[in-house]
Amino acid sequence: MTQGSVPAERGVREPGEANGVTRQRNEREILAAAERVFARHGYRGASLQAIAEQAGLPKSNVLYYMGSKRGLYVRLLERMMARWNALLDDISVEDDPADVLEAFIRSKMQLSRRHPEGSRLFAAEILAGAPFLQEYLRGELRAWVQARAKIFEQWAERGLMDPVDPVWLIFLIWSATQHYADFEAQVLGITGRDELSDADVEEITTFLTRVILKGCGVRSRDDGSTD
Amino acid sequence: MTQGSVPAERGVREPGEANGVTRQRNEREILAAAERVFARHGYRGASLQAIAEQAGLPKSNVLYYMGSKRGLYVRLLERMMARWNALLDDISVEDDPADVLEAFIRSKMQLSRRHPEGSRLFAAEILAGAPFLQEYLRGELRAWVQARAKIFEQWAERGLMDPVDPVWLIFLIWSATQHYADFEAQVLGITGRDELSDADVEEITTFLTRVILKGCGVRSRDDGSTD
DNA sequence: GTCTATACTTTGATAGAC
DNA sequence: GTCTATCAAAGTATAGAC
Repeated sequence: MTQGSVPAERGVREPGEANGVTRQRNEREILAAAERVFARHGYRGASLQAIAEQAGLPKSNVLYYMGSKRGLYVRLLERMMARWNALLDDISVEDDPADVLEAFIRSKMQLSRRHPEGSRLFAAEILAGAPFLQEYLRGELRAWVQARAKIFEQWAERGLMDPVDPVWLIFLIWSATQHYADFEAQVLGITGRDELSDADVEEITTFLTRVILKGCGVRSRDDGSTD
Repeated sequence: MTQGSVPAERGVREPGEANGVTRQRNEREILAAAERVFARHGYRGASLQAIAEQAGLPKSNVLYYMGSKRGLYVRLLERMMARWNALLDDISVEDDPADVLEAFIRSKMQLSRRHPEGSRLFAAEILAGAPFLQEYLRGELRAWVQARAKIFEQWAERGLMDPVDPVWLIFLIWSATQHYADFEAQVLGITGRDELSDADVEEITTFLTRVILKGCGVRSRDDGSTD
């Protein structure tokens, strides 16, 4: 009221009024709500109405903050790919196969555990034929898989594991770990649980690590050193 | 024209005109088109418009034949569950674990191979929180899993396989096999293929069988008898 | 900066012409 | 039996009040 006649330009924060903090909070709410809705119903099945309701905002606020439905969706996909890339650290032939594969399974499992909505969002995108992710799959991700595959093959040549097809092995690990996020409704229905506890997830991780490592002829450190 | 004045009632076939055969063909076309569209975009994301276009029929014909979008979707889900149930034959403790697990992996793989759209339809339903399949999951399917789990445990007690959690094992097999239908777009993008050949599928089946059986300490007949 | 009102398109579904 | 015309509701997006 006593600020004079200086017009508020965009970005200018007025004292006592909602400044950047409101925007940040609203954006966070919208992104979280949108991730849930897109994960459940896919790109086409999701409505801005449903997203706005879940975020506790009027419908047009979603568009005000995010520009368009398409832009919002792309932003969420990119956020998930960034999380994914964060754990795609490089490995070398000199590393221990048991260590690497266990870390691989564990980190992938934790990603699905921490971001189940993002995991399902990704799954829905792939189910739809990956219209927004074609490039990423055929480029970046393909190169990453080929690099790892090469190392698995070299391990096999050195007799550190069986000569299994490394690409099928990567797909096996991906599918087995994603399953608990993407098919959560099925897992809970069949096991009769309300949710998977941390202990459940730990148990599953151990199970998968043991079966897959043993199945590929990799002697895990635990088994090897405590015998 | 010379048939007299008898009005054509429903079900009555007039000579030379489209009789049941047209209906059958149209229904088949609609079901196939709908399976594709629902698989890609989920229940909400699918539009009757898109289904009609893929079936080569006007939009209202879809409703004429199928009654409602909901009814069409449920019918497709039930058809897929019927295919699924068809290969859920009973097993006994007396059976050979290697035989049973291999047949399990192989038949599940073939189901995904023969009905990829149905497999993705199912996946989309689960992603959406299984609104139409809750009952089936918590009832029929849960009972089936528990029965198999019991047998796996008895095999473990008899020393025929490692004492792994049988439910996690079933989920592992499901996820690993479903992956090639549900995540087809990812698999093709990463491998740089246009499609998976029969030979590819056979190779993957062999890979999964070897790794999972070995991983669970089941000695496969091949390995056992030819050593 | 935020929300209400509204423009315009597409949706599932129905009525009625042929 | 099949298709065109149409409905009310819901979709994305924008304009403008506050």
